[in-house]
Amino acid sequence: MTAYQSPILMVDSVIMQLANDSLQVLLIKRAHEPFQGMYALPGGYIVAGETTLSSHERILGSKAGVEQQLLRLVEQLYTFDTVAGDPRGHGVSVTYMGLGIEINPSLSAETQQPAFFAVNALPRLAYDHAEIIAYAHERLKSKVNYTNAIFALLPVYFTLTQLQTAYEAILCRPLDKRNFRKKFLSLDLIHETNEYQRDGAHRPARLFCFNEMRLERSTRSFD
Amino acid sequence: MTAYQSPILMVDSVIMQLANDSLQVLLIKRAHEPFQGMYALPGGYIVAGETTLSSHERILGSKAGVEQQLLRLVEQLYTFDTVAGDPRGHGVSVTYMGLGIEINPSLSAETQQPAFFAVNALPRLAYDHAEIIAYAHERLKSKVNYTNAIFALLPVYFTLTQLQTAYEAILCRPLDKRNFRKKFLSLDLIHETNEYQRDGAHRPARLFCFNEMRLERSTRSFD
DNA sequence: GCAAAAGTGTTCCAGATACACCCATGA
DNA sequence: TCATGGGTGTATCTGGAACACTTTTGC
Repeated sequence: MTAYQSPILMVDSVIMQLANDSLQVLLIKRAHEPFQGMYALPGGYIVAGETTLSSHERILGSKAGVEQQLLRLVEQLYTFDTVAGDPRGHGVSVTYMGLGIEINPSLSAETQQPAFFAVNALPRLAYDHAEIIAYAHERLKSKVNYTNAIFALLPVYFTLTQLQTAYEAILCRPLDKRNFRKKFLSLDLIHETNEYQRDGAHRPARLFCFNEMRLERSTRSFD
Repeated sequence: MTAYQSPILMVDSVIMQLANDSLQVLLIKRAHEPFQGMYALPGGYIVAGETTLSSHERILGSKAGVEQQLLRLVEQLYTFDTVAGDPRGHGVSVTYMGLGIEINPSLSAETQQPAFFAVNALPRLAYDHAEIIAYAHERLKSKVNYTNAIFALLPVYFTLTQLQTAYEAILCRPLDKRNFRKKFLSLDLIHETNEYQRDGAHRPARLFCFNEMRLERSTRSFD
């Protein structure tokens, strides 16, 4: 079945987590031409026998030292044609978004200097990767509005302030505290625990917990 | 750059239009094994030098005799891995959805008996094509709620009843006439004309027209 | 007692829903 | 005049937006 010569098939990964009250994305520094020394999304070629998803897992491990189990939600984004602007020539890139917490990319010799950057303060990027990140950010913005997707970016037990801060980091705008709590609690996506978080000279905050740690749609939309 | 052996890259097209108050999808009858004689989405292999979109256009023309200019909205859907259930072995299929009106697939010797089927009454399909159609239908259902996408399924001049019938066909549920009109008119996606449609022993219906014949988001969501 | 974050309710407005009759035409 | 689909308005309800003070703790 190799009578057909296909375009080159690649996968690129948009790995995001929250840190310092902002949404961050994992980038690597390219070791080779083209775009040597520039930042880019971790990505690579899909080889025979791999699914796009398993390829994403393998490449993420080898290029950025990120273990799959740290990703709590993985979703395919879009498939980009890379004719224009890609010096390697014609190709097709399947992109995945992965969300998690405390992702610490390893800095071994194998990997390519992986590090997280705030999505609102990205360096200049190779290829059309700035577009891909913008697309992922839009997808996430819309997804947190009608699903519980944000569970993937928060610890298992979290305060309502942490939850609100997470929404604000993703949506890039401030939210009203009272309305946020009233509305989110009415969605039946989380339940309270009897645990409290004590951290400083102020009233302790009650800890909450998601009902499901898998993606589910909420009845009403959030925003 | 052929040091890497990629999975086979394919494109499959979900072409839809309205007919007989129902949403229909274009299928072909497979001429060859595997699944010879079964119905399937028109699709084929992407060859070197093609983008996924240009491949979709070429294949649609050759397998189903559908000219591109009849498609008023084309959108990439999702990229499916076809390891399981595909006797040809491992592959990746990029799927596109195309919407139009009065698409008359040609029945020349080149094409593979293309014909439209109501999405609610599909024959048994080859591969995982039933899933792909269900995915496209869901995408369309959600898209008509927050965009003017339905323009692609209606004539340039249309009555509000036609518009409502189109929504009902896509959403698979009845809508209240007064509320539908009030709400849709408030979205500022269409404007009235001074033309009327006369067709039978009843009051003529005013014709309306979309403001834009390109995809645009509406401020509020429809449903 | 004071600084710091947690927690809490009401008012107002816009949009959603439910619902039934008159209008214009062709036969 | 009658059959057929076109066209219209109101009352009610629910959810969204705006907005400020009290509570609990550590120091």
